[in-house]
Amino acid sequence: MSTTGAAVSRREELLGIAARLFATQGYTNTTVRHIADAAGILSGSLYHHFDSKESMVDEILREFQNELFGQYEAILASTDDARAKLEAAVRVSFEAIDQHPFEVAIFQNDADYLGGVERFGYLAERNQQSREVWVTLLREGIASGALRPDLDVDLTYRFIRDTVWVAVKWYRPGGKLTHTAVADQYLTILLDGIAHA
Amino acid sequence: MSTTGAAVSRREELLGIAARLFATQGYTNTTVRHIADAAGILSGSLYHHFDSKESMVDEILREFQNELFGQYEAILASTDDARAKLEAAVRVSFEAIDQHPFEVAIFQNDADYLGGVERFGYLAERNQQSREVWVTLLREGIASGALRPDLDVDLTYRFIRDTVWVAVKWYRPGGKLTHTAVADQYLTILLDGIAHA
DNA sequence: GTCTATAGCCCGATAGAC
DNA sequence: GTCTATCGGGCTATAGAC
Repeated sequence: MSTTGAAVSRREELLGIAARLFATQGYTNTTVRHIADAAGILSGSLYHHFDSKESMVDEILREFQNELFGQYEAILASTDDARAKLEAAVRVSFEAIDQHPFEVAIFQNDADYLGGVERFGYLAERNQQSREVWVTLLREGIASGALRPDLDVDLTYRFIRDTVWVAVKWYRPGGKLTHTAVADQYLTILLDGIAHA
Repeated sequence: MSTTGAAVSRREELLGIAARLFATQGYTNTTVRHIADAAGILSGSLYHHFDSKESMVDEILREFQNELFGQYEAILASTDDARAKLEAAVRVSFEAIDQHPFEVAIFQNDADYLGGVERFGYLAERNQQSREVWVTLLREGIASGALRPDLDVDLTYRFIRDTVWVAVKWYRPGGKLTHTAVADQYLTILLDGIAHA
């Protein structure tokens, strides 16, 4: 099986193993020996594929964030009405939890720690970008009359952000509850609260 | 100044320093040397006051949880109507974030890890107890007609739990926003969503 | 691409002096 | 109650054989 075959490359396979361990045990709690053990090799052999443990989590987070923010930008640029855009952003987020649960969990649990390391400065930028996406959607919603005019935009932004992403702690891909069903239920609670009466 | 004087005991002082570091840097990322440095002593000296690092976090979490669940039980036992009880539980939770932000943060960030250690088995019990508190309040609310009858109780429980506790990530005691103001705003969003129309 | 072997450092915890 | 000194071990990362 060549490296360009149907199977993912060894590099990606190792990144997948690392992502699972980082997500379930935390970045600092996961040692390179844990990763190597799970891959069936010795820890030193990992350094044939990656510079460092930091490089591994860097690659994992960067790819995921690029994909996610591409989706947010597409929603912002669409011609849907304000409420549809807000709903779409919520649905895209739950979809991300479904399809990339490890990456979301790592970001939720370890972004604070990693943000203190220089090479991960982009995490703070992404955080700010995320705030702009949601605040823009909320302001559009208020301006269009779809959302209550007395909303505290900043508090509501944090409410939505936290509510959506924290679901990664209990949502299990492939379980009885689909990510679209979760999004439906969350939107019902959320919008009957913030939608104009 | 004796150990029974107005000032807190050295033991409590050290626990406070440890709680702050555990909360802001994570339990495993915080070393006994960090704690000792912050206290102005050497790491070995900590073991005059505590058996181990585990004992420190154990004492921190146990005290806090005993206090918090005492408050929940009082609310459950009260004669207020269902909606008032639900509101009271939310307010008590935000008050806990205000008055014990480190303890809440440690529980939120490190309970999963600590739960795997035998002596912290009570954390899982508290988790189950918390679920029972909220589910009871939600069922009472539905039965009394205060809440929408079509609510998914389990999903709504997770929604409330996550929404309330995750605020510890951004709420700052002593800041412009008081914990009662945050509770007001959260209850407005939450109840206009789940209260019967 | 993996293994053998190890460097250099930090970890939690201990024993005994003061 | 704190310090001095240290043990045994786990950590990330490296060098070179195969």
